[in-house]
Amino acid sequence: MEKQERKVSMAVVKRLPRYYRYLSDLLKNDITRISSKTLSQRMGVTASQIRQDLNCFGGFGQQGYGYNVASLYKEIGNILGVDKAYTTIIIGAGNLGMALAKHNNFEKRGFRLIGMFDVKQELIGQKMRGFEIKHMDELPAFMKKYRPHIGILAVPKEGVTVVAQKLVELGIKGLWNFSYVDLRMIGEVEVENVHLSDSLMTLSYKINQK
Amino acid sequence: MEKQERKVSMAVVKRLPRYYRYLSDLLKNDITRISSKTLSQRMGVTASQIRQDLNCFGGFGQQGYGYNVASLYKEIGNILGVDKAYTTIIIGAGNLGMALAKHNNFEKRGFRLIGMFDVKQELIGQKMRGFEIKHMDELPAFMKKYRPHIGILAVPKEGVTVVAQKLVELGIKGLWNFSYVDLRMIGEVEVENVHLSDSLMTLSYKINQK
DNA sequence: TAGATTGTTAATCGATTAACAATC
DNA sequence: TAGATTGTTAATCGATTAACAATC
Repeated sequence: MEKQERKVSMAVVKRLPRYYRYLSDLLKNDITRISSKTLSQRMGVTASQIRQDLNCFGGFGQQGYGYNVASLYKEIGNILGVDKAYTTIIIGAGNLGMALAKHNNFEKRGFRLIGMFDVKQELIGQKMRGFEIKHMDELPAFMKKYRPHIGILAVPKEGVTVVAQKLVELGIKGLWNFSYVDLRMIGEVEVENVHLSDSLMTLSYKINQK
Repeated sequence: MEKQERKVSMAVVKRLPRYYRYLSDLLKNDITRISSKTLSQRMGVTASQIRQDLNCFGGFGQQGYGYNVASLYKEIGNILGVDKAYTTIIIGAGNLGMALAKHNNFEKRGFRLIGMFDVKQELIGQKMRGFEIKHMDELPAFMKKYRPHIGILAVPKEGVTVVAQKLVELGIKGLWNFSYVDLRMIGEVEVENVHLSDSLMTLSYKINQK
């Protein structure tokens, strides 16, 4: 896990979750070792790329043998911070917010939802995964008490900048933004924008060009 | 709109929806013309990149003037296929499927949801945007009658390959896949995979590396 | 030991940025 | 016309792939 003198490029980082997923599948199928070549065939990438990518973080393999699936899985998990058990809160209990809350894939990947906030009175108090949806007014006290790491933004785009700013002031570490605006925060917070419409339009482009 | 002898790279294509969005904002603010330089500052990219990107599709600008916002917006929309009014169906009426169905941003971008399918009896017949959720058994007849362009896959990953295969056989043009599996279809269909967990883990990485 | 496969350096390819002549 | 800004070519930068010595 040691290494990484120079900054790892985002192109590499964005491939890590995919490796993690494939290793998880291998593990489920009781495969204990894998070579970069075999994995490359499964994933549809080059073996060279896999070795290059992994070597950004350390020499996880063994010459003549390949990689031990279980330990590589664990290493990548550590790099991604899965072991950190990051806690999340969702801002916005609309359709998307609710769907994200009920989705349990994230819990499986080590992220724990501990709070959900909205401003609509009819939503406040509603039960969700063992806690109640709270009003935004309670956010500061909640943040102080539980110090969640990640804020999931599922609010209309009009409100997102203000909410994001508030969360940053209250010490959030990362923002996962689903609002249709490019959040570009300054300072200590990390941001990942998810623009579903962009993805749909990319698909549309591909269909349209045929 | 003419041009494009050689294949446009995916890096460029994936930036088009973002241009489209910024142009939409400019339009709303009654800005009629914009130079690549001004736009580049707004978007946080280089002016050079904007000009290069747009010139993959044609010369939309005018020397000494810049770009006309309304017409560039329209051109990019055409390239993306917004004018085609592609129709969609959602497979899987779980939390995510429901949230996507109720989300109206996609309609705004020119995509019209015309059907929703599941296998769970308790969901069948439920009203959604003016139509009823149907059983998967009715899919072939529906496809034959309405010829939807895009299938939105919001089913558990175990079932997704079979469903995708069926949709392809029935003539779907594109698949927007939310299941946590890399769909790689052969043949005529275009696929766009959305892996929310991957995105969350990328955010986690960034937080973890600080 | 011989065979396999890594880690890593070097070569290639593609994408981004810079520069500038063309032109509105 | 002079100034602005494009479209496009050339230069740079970064990412991917190939090659191979190191080594299990």
